[in-house]
Amino acid sequence: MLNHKHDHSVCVETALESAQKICEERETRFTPLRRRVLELVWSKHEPITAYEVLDMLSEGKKRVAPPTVYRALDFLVEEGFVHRIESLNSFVGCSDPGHKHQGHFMICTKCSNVTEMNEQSLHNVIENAAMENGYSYENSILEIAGVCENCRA
Amino acid sequence: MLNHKHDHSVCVETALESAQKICEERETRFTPLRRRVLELVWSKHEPITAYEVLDMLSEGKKRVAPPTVYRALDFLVEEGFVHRIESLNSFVGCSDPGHKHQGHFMICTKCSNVTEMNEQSLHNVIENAAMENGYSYENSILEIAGVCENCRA
DNA sequence: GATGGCTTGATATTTTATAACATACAGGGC
DNA sequence: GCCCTGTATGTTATAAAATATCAAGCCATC
Repeated sequence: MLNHKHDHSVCVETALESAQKICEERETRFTPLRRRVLELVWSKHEPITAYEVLDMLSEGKKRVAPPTVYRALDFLVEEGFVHRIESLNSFVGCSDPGHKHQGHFMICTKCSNVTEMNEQSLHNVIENAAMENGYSYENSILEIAGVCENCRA
Repeated sequence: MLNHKHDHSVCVETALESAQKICEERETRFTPLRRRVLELVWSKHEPITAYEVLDMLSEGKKRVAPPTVYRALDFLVEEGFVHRIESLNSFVGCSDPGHKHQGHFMICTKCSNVTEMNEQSLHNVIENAAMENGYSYENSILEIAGVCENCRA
């Protein structure tokens, strides 16, 4: 974990509350299923796979089917509450929902923790690189693998 | 295609020759299978999936099995002759083999063409961002989606 | 309370990737 | 030449990730 000390339940609640609020503003539907999936994604800071979510979602009850999970994840990604980590086929809660942005991440190869970078300067450099190469910019993924501060200590 | 005019067979031959040469230097084995797979990856500029390679490899003969293709691709990626595009689960020939580097790409959402960026400055910015966030740098993927010059024309 | 649109359920299948074990083959030492 | 050893490839089976398709439920509005 990036930070062993923090009370992670606070992260989860904050994320759920702001998602709720944003959906009200946008008049999109934050259904119980979507809420629950977001909660599960946030249940750890590390990226979680769709099938891990599926397993957790199924605990106790009848097993849900993959499309149920994928559709909820699609919605959450679409709304910007969750990012997909391509290199891990996994999902992680967005640390800054509310304004649309790309996911630019660092991924610790020791502890699997991910850190989202919301630096505008980095975004600018990337968008600029696209322009210089004659491309219009739509979106981008940046996933940096390395070892985080904790794990190197 | 990024460039409709160029004679793509030259790209392929150049790629095969430099791979051959690099393998001799490194004393790694550029076997007929690996050579053939590299040729197939290079057969178009667009990213190609492992199963597309598999189908092409199987034409005329007994169908080869997935591990055959994946192992060859692993070797080619390892040697830096091919890059994997995470966001497309696909592979593309490296435009600058010979020195190890990350794949930083732009992907055209209209024609699927990809352009590899080998700019050191971009690499520096990314490596720097990692450091600033307390991560050691191991490697990175950058995949920018946009529309290429040709397609906007 | 019927209509229409979005959401979820359910079934099946496709696509992508790897595990595990067997066989072939190439080069070094005898 | 022949054996040994390590690497490469073949083969079978299965795992993991994602989607297509159609049915049923829910809910707001008329």
